Amino acid sequence: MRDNRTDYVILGMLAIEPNRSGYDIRKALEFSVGHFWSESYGQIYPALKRLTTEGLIDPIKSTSAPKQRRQEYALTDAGRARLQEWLAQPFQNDPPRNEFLLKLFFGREASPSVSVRHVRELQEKNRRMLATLKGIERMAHEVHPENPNMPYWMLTLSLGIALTRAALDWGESALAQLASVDAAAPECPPPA
Amino acid sequence: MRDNRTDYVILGMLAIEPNRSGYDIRKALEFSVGHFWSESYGQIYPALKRLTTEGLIDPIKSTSAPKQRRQEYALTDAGRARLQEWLAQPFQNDPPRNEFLLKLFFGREASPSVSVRHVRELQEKNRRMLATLKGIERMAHEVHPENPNMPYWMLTLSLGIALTRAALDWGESALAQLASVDAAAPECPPPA
DNA sequence: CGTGGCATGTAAACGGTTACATGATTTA
DNA sequence: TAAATCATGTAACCGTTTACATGCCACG
Repeated sequence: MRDNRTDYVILGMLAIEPNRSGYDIRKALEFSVGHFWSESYGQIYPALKRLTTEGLIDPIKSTSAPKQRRQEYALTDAGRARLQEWLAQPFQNDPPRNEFLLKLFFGREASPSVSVRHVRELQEKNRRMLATLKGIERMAHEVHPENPNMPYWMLTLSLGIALTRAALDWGESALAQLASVDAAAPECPPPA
Repeated sequence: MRDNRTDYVILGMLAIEPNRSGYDIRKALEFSVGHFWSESYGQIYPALKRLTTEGLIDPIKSTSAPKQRRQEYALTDAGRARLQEWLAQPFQNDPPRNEFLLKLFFGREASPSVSVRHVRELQEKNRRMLATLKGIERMAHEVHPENPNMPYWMLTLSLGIALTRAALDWGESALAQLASVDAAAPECPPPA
């Protein structure tokens, strides 16, 4: 394991709450870091095997009623140490990939209405996003009142909210801009 | 070619300015959409071959002085049509991958100072980013005064600026938050 | 008893980066 | 002429998603 982030996400999730199965981890991921990270089962299950042979996690017999044949895991001391080591290292920026901006950048090649549609669609998505994030914020305090992770979780949430709000504001002015472009050169076809 | 975005980026760049080589395209990408999209040579050169056999671009003999052995390309009518078709389709959101937020989310597993360092580092990056984007904005009008693509390019820029500013604001308050976490539980070690 | 969700896993395909090889041209 | 940069390309590798296979368990 050099810099495989899947492995670290798993270690992190087991650090927060032990005795999770691969299935649990995937679900928990979706509802916690889902807005800025994702993993598929095809990554998680092989990673669990790998981490086990490296002694960073331990397969345990499920303490809670063994309702189903499912394998739960717990973090070992070595695993926790490894997680902390990774956390202390500088974060890396992943290569940006924003198809919305790409299409907007090439907007002149299509009719202005195409870009308008894309921006409207983005606004729609961001409105939903904002509602979701605010919902999570409201609930989180009720569900995990004393959880020591809360300050960190709230920080990730508040960044999401701030960015979404900024994007929504931008969207409003972008629609105005596009309207004036359209007025200046209505249905302007790209040159052949 | 089903939904390979590399191909469409190339078509788009050739639509904006024809007679570009693979090398040119890569360079142009870096300095235009570089903040929200990237492609490597390992993607571009095979794509140029593929697009040629599909008749979407044409290899041309360099009109300008053939200073070097280099292959330039031009968009065909079919290529332009394909680009427009793609532009009109709804954009897709790429799976989010933000290692900064991931580390912040697990921040409780490390000492508070680790998270503080990460946020400071982010602030630094965003300050540089903001300066860069504003620089581009200032220059763009001088360099391409009458370019019909400008409205679209400026929109992508202004979103970048808005998001960066929002992130910077968040960073300030995040540092304050982290300071109070640190005060409440200084050097709080994660439980063994 | 059948359906739907729980749960684990694997193989293939894909998109992408990295490293490497090669050689031409420009500049110092 | 040496070094830097221009320019094209390929092979290997990596991380990731997708599709598929399998079977258990709970519920109606």
